[in-house]
Amino acid sequence: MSSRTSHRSAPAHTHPDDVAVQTALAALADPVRLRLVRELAKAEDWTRTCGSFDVPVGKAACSHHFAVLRAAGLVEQRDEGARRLNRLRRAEFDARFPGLLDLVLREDG
Amino acid sequence: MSSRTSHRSAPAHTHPDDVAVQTALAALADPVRLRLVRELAKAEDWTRTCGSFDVPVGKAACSHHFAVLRAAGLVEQRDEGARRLNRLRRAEFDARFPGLLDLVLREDG
DNA sequence: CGGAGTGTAAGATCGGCGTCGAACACTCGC
DNA sequence: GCGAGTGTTCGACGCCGATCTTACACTCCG
Repeated sequence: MSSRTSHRSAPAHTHPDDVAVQTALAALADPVRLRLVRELAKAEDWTRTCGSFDVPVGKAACSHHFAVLRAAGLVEQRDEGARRLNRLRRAEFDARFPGLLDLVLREDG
Repeated sequence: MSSRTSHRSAPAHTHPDDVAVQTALAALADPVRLRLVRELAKAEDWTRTCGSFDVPVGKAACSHHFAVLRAAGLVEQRDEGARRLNRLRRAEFDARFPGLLDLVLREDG
């Protein structure tokens, strides 16, 4: 058999090119998601797991927020063993919405 | 007394500089408001009245949306006689959130 | 195998926002 | 002054989204 590590269904991703502006704006308009994106931006790619973020919500809500970010083309997720690693889609998202990511990241440092 | 045309209380404006990113994003994340902003962008300053927009909502809701846009520093309003004229705060808003307005206006032409 | 860790899914709740209808305020023109 | 036109305010309603709790699935490790 494929000796790959995961039998889990890979999460459904949406490419930024297929995302409407409204969706992108709505995704970033939430305080929790904004924190996730900003914190994710400071980290190396594929280093942060879903539960490693300092947000004032339970893990279920956090999982939900990552699903929204995924659907907005903002993050990419990859399964590695029991953990699900994340990566901010900087270049792709910026190509689709030039300046938007810079804008939300530059705010408040 | 002051012989000015209006006894009406001038609407309270918020300068883009005093607006949080979240507020700006949330303001633009609504479909109706997005239409208002886009349509307003195509028009000359101080030419469009609140009720002259082709949006699928009643005038009460429309008035509400303009209040939100005002609070987000996106539009400026001025009373002229019985009508309330609008203007998109292009330069000021773009100075505060570089590229954001261009982004939402470039979409869909 | 069995337990610990991690993430998702389902169901329920709750608050907020968008909407409407009606009432009110103001301006203009007759 | 009176009516028409324009816009805001208020109360109520409905819906969507954010959250929690619980239960389940999967992986790693002892």
